[in-house]
Amino acid sequence: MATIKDVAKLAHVSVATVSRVINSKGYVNVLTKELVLDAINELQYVPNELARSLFKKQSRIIGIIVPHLTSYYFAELLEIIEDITINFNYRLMVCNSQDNKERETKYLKVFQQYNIDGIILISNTTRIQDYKSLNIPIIAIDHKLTEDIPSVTSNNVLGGKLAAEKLISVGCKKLIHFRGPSVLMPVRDRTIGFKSVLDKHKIYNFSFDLDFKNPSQEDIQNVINSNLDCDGVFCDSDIIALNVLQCLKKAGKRVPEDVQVIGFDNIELSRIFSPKLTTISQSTEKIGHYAVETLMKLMNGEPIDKFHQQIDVTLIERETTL
Amino acid sequence: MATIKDVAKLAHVSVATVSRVINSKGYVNVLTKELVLDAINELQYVPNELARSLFKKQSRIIGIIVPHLTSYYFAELLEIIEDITINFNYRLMVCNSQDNKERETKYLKVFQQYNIDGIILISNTTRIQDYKSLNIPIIAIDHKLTEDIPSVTSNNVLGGKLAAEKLISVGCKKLIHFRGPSVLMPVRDRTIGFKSVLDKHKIYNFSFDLDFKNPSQEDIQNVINSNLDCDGVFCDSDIIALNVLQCLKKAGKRVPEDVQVIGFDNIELSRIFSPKLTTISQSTEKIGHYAVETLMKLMNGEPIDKFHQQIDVTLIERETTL
DNA sequence: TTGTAAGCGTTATCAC
DNA sequence: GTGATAACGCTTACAA
Repeated sequence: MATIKDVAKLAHVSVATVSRVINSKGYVNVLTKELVLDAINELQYVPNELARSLFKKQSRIIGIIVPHLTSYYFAELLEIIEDITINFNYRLMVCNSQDNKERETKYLKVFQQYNIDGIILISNTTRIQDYKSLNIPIIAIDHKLTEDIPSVTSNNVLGGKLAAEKLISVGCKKLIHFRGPSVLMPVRDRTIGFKSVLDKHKIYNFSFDLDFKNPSQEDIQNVINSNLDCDGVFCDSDIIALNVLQCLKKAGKRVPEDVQVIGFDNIELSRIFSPKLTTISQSTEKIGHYAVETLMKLMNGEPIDKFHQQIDVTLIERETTL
Repeated sequence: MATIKDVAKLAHVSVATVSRVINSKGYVNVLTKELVLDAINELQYVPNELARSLFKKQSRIIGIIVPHLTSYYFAELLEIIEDITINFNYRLMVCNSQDNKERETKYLKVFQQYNIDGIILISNTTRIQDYKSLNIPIIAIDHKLTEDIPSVTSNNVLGGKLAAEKLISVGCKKLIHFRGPSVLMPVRDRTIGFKSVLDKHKIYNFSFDLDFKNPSQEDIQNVINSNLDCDGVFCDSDIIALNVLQCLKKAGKRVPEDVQVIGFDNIELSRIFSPKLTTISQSTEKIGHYAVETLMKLMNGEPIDKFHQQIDVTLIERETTL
């Protein structure tokens, strides 16, 4: 691997000059520049980012903590974020926390070791102090951790409201909300939105907690079987909704004639199955963009306009509602 | 951020001594060790991996190139690989190539800049020379690139055979193979295995190419509608199979009574839907383990036992076959 | 058993 | 415009 010294030698200039041309910084004669460029080309020289980082105390690496990789929503988010960061000429160090605090803490140390420039955090961590003491810019996704850690989330309250309004508009009278773990803020917000509309209309409804990763089909079946007069279901994820659809079928219910169903996320799969799923779409695209761009501002010491951004969600009407 | 100098000062020793204790290398008195450890603790010192890497010319970072993150199979693979690498005290720099050569090349340069120690490559790249000239250990997954780049793949020929044998054993007479893009080696191997068994038994069959990421449901429907006497289908992914199931339903076919279906991958979803999918299971677990462990050997200059490892697949019989 | 100092590949300051 | 050179934080001969 050629170093800056090799280039300098070949071009008959000093390393300082080479550094100037590779960084387009400071004065350098056009002719010498040519010389240097030629040498760089000949040696296939690539600057060592490690050395550069050591000096600059920043690594152009962004650390990202995700709860899971196999959940479509997170995978999509990661895909978008990776795309944007590489375009900003930053790279991603990925930590799959598996929803496990120890793993998070372990990676926090790693982030420190590598002089990570910024952190994108998808976690409902309680160890906020650990993060803050790192003194690295952070943007949280899906969770409003504290007042002073910027965050971006979908407007989950709106999501709940949209679902409730739709279900009311098509005449539902008894509703079930199959939600995620109610310890999670997005889940709580959706519940708030959903309930607020329904309570206003005095429509019976209740929420049932499920695991996002592995919703128990047995639990769902039980709830459905003991609420056979239910005519509308709101689910906190499309995966849950797909499970619900199966259980409804087993219970002899037709969708959307007997029971109407709304999911959340708008994953690819929701379009494959018939009946195609009506769902609340989160814009991973917008969330990802906002997260990265805000983090860039934070890293550059620029002010940010809003500490807690909400991204609107939309109702995608398909075949599981009338 | 405290540095090694700060620790040395506080412990009243030299940086060399501190270095020795943090690396457990060379002689150091138990008492001085205590002193140093205390200082480290007090200052919350974390060694700067960038500086260390610069000296050692290795970064404890592994680069991984994946075609997509939103495909369940790749997500699962990545999840496993991330878990193993962090246990080996290595971190992952993730490149989502989006099946795009330019992106791969871009990341190759990044890998170089960061003194990446090894590369896990999931790509059917043709630019093998670019990789080789990097002089970084590589392990390829799913693709046998050249004789001298180690690889690990599922035994795809076996997968095709198992599917064919099962379908024959339940009496199928006319088969369709909805496969992935036939430019991919795994796809070609599955076809070879599948056809070899069927041709021996003189059973009619043909293959139809689909995109893995977005299989056209329209194409599938057309193929099915013009082959209504088909009684068995082998799909190169569970996602394709799930699509096929939908099309079969639309065509008025019952599964498994009229048509039997076998998928590939054994993704979580294949268990959710009824009828539950019979499928060929790839062990992402074993593939991931083999890949990382082999890469470790390569990085340590150890010999590896086998250049092209095949991991057996198994038939998981569920409800879409008799 | 411990310390000194050179060196890893850069960047930036300061002379010239 | 250009070139020495110190510095970034660490490891490792080598000397003591």
